[in-house]
Amino acid sequence: MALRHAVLAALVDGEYSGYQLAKAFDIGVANFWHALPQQLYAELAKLEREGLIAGRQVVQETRPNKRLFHVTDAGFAELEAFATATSKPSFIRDDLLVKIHAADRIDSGTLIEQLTDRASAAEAKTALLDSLLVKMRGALDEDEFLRSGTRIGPYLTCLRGLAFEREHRDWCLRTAAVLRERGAARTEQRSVRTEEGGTARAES
Amino acid sequence: MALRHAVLAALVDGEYSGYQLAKAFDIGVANFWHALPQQLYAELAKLEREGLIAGRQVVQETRPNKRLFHVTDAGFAELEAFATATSKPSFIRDDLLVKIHAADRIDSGTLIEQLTDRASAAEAKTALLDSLLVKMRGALDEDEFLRSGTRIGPYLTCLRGLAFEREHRDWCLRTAAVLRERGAARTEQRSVRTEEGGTARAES
DNA sequence: TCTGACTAGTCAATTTATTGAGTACGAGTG
DNA sequence: CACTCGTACTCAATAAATTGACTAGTCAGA
Repeated sequence: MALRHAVLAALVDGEYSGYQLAKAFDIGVANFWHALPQQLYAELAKLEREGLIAGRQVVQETRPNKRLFHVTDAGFAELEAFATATSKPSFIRDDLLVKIHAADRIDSGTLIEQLTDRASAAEAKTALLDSLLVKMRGALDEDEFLRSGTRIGPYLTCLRGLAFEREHRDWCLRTAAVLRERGAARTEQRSVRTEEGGTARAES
Repeated sequence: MALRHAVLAALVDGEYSGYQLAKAFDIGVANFWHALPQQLYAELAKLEREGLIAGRQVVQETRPNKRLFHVTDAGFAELEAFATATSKPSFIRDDLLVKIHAADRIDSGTLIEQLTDRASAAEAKTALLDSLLVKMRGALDEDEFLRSGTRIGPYLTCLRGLAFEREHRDWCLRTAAVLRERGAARTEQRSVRTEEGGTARAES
């Protein structure tokens, strides 16, 4: 039972429908959890059955109706209990890192391309998170907001996400540069050897 | 099929038994993937059935025998194919971040304690990764190693892990400080009110 | 000599996550 | 007037991860 608490924590901010939650899990909540819409709808249904959240129907004219959910007292109690329990360590999972681990056996071109793509994705995400932070703190500057603002929870997790994205971008760029340089070095070496003529042979 | 490639990538380094792999998934490989021993044994069996890895029995006197696995040509081909396919975006999952997101509704004491614990765990991990990096690059300095070393894959992913742990530690410490300060501010305010017309005055 | 930790695994049950497809309606674009 | 996009969900099948228990021998320390 893990997604359960991420959903509860997300709903602390206010009321959300399943659809809106799914969006939040793509942006803000993505800083610490990831889930697909199907999972969220299923979890919301479960949480409601157990009385940890409650929903209300909102009738809309121009769009499909929706159900907005909020955390009940039982839900807050559950969150408190969860907060007291020991956290299991965070973990990363990243296909690209898997590929880089095997970099010595994989074509550099592919890797460099993917690294630069990732770097720009991370860059875009930092911009998004930056604007999100500005919106959350309003007129106050960061220190002031953290001292006296209300609802600093989402702000703090966004700060974590921002740092993560920045680091990720930097690492991608540096790694791409390393691979590029090594590629260039090998090409140069090869051309030197072929120029030396005869049965030129590049090392593997 | 995801763990599959993480295992293949880990076995690129050399031969490992299931047991040794499990250890690697706790340290180096943990920088980009996480899995429990049971999962690894199951995945190794599957990979062997499919001919992507091959194992050989090693008889030991003083300990239980073990099976060491290595990647076959088919396995390397599979890795290449995987590297060419688009990576799904990385994601984080962290209970502690979930708790912090709901910080406004949760007792600060608990959170501060967990944040400081995490910070020291992260600190320990940075030390571990640092020594791992030194071991990998041997006599060379980092830039030199990345230019001319062999097997830079694991090195590069460790660099990512190191950056992650450092950031994590810094964020934990800062977040703990923020929560502590807010707690202090609230306590002060309360004591001013009870003392009635006291000396100090806490800001709004 | 008992205890607990380390090596090296296996088995089964359950919970979670992913993949893929489908419904329904309105608004805006070409 | 067809087409796609966005809102708001649902259902089912499969794959992957977690939990928990279990075997069995070695070695070091109390």
